[in-house]
Amino acid sequence: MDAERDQAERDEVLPDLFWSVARRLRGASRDALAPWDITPGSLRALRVLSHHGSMRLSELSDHLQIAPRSTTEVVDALESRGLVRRLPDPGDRRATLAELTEQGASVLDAIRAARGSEAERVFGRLTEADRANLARILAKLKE
Amino acid sequence: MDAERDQAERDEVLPDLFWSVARRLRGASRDALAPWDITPGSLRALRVLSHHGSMRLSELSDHLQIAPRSTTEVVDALESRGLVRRLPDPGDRRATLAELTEQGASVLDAIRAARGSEAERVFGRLTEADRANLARILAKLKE
DNA sequence: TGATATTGATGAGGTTACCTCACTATGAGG
DNA sequence: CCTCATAGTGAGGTAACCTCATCAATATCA
Repeated sequence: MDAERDQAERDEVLPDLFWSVARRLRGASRDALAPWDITPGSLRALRVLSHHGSMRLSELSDHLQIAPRSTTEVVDALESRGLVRRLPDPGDRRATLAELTEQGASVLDAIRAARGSEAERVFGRLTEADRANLARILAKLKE
Repeated sequence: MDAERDQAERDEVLPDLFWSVARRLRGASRDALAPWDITPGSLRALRVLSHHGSMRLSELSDHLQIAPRSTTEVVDALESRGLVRRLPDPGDRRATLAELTEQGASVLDAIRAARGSEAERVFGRLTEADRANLARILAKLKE
């Protein structure tokens, strides 16, 4: 019965722990990104574009798991900073492609190279084994 | 050298995974809490009050790790729903205590009892061992 | 024992990162 | 060609935070 109560308590505590770490992670990432004036969400978009190449905004929405309208805003922000450009989709005149600019690619590289960054600062305190473990468990949670 | 690249990649991917799970967790918790019309943040406040007893708003801020001004809003929301009441601090007339009402306590119990809830739905897919592991790792990250 | 600084809560107003809904232009299928 | 679906975006909204200014009450110490 104690084991049952312990499990119930851990279930209650897990989300708390998770959010606590999320808060810290958000802070770390904001700090790391500050010099480039880029938000975490925009960075995610840059990385998707870098990894998968140019794509329609709708496709980018799917990758970022946000509403299409919100993707418009993310791309607006990146375009105004010259990190991404919009191109007409040659195959469908309704659609717009988002493409990383040269500047976008080099800013992304710079961010990646900055090793005092997000992942380093927050996840760096874990052992290699724990990092692998965490990645595995999170992947399961993500389904 | 491949191991090095693998690690760099995992470091890049970990935050992504983390946010992906955070998004899912936020959704699950919103759904689970909807019947009670309570936000995740408010629930956290209820739990702090239940666990530690009545306290000043400033003290509650510390527990929730949000600005004092934001705590005022959380308590406003809970008070308007009759789940918390404000009392003058007998020892310091500047201060206000937040106290769980009977209704607040019973709503909290109801939420806790709802086993199709947040933790269950999201973390339930993990094995017991993985849950313990995750809790341990998150605790480390929290520092 | 005042004068001064500090503290607890809150009003006013801002920000961020999302959202939905309605609209336009374009494309696809009967 | 007529209808319906789809891609992007304008308009406007929301949740959960924030800072700064203010006011009352308390603490400090010359």
